[in-house]
Amino acid sequence: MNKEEISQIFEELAMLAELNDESPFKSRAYMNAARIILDLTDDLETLVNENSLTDIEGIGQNIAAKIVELVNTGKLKSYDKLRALVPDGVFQMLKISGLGPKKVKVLWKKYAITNLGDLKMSCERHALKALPGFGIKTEENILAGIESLKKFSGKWLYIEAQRWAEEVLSDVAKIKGVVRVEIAGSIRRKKEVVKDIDIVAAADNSAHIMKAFVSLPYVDRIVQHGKTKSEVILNSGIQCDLRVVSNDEYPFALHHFTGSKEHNVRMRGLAKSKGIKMNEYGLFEGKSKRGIPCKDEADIFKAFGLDYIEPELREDMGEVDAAGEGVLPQLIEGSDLKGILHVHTNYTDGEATIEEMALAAKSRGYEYIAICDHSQNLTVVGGLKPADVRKQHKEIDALNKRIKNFTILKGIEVDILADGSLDYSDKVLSSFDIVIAAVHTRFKMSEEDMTRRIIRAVENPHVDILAHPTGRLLLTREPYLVDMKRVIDAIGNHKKAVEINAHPQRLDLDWRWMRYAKGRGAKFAICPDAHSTDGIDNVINGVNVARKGWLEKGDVLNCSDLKKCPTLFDRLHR
DNA sequence: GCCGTTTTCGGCCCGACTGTTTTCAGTCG
Repeated sequence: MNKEEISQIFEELAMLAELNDESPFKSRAYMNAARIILDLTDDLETLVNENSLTDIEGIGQNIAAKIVELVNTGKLKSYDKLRALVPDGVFQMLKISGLGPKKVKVLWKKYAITNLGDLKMSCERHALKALPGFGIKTEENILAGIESLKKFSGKWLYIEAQRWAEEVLSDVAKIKGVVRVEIAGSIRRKKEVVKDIDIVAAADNSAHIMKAFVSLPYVDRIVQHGKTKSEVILNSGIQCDLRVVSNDEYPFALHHFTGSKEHNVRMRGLAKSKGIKMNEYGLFEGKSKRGIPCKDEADIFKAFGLDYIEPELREDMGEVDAAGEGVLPQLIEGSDLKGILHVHTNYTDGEATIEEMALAAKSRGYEYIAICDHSQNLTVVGGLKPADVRKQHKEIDALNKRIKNFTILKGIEVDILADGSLDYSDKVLSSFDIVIAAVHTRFKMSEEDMTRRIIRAVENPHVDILAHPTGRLLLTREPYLVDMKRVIDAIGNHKKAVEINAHPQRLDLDWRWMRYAKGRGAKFAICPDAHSTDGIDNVINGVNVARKGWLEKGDVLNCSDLKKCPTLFDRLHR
């Protein structure tokens, strides 16, 4: 049983606790455990064998025992017993916006509604309005909630959400009276997948700003329209919240609505331990109504003796402690990238020529580019045969003579075959400046087979970088089964690099693994996997997640200057 | 269910909006 499955069980245990009217704190503890398990870099089996589960903050005796049972037997008797009493449809009902455990329980127990179909019909017949706590509006909201549940998964790629957020931001900024306004929430934290858009604004008179906001032309539906907080659904289907506070309150509100929730809880806990109450309006000492003045977020952190914590780091993954000890990383920035690695050309499935890709990179201020087309195994895109490789290398040699102050590297994205061998002979492989190895076929192997396959490729002396290590496509395709920990250990042991594939749908290696990988001595390569000149700009997505992974420019290969370090990739082979 | 320099009980972050209610529970972030 893998982490995702075990995490899912704790999520359901949390919902079951709510449905069963247990202490809300119990449910919260389960939810917390679900998140911890998902973010864990250590192998669960190892932790079980070492008997060290309870060393993890948030995992006590009880939850540890449940994890042990799940890992050892693949089952959890207490969960199975509770779960059997609740129909699947009840869990689906909990996903409807506006319906929580209390109302769902009434629907289920008092009205025997156990699926979305029955719920929809009951709302249409106005059968629910007689129930205590329900009314016509509730029925309408449930119907709208069922529709959006069906229409949208409720999750969005960062770049899509970010684009819409920028549009709303610029329109809100134009509303008269708005002093400051920023995108907050998970978009500001640069999460790879987000649920909604959060915007925070500073203004004196919030009422007319709210009116202007809910009247924006691309607002499809108003969910909430209050004096200081409103929530709408945009035409695109994404939810967008606006919060308006006074200019003095703005830094606190921005921090609060940037989250994450877990980071906020941590900060509030710290505040409380110092006798300070912290909310979205300020910091208040004791019972004082007058807050500690802060002109920006940095002042808030300073008030607790903390260094400024970048939004990307606010995931409660040790950033508050690190800020207190002054050991936060100097996060990588887009301008730190000196070269572009991993682009495709019209030799395979790219749109542009080698020259067009090179000039596009040069015009963006980069010093080098590594052309990494597909190898022969990938016939669907016309992978390069050895003769094509020779032809491409000749063309690169000629271009390098012609294009000044720029270097084109001879690279390849070589397929890792099913047995872990590579798609070319040693002779062909040694003709490249840089070799990126990737899995593109046979995704459905067992975890053990896939892990061995990839590790064998990592151990191959020709390989510099392991591409998109899990093969995931966000919101589309699950990652293939692979033991990331063992793969990363192999990369570190062999002084290789792992790709941070910056295609917005990949963002693979996942940022949650980066600190572990760094600790194991792995290097990173932020690669656009560009199939056109515009695709080069994807690198920024990779920088975003690298920042979430606490990476500094020294961790990333293509932050190196090719002139200062002509054998940029040779050092990998030491 | 978790946690502990207040250590085996009694806390656990805090506030806005809605709908149904007639002062507040439920939901959400």
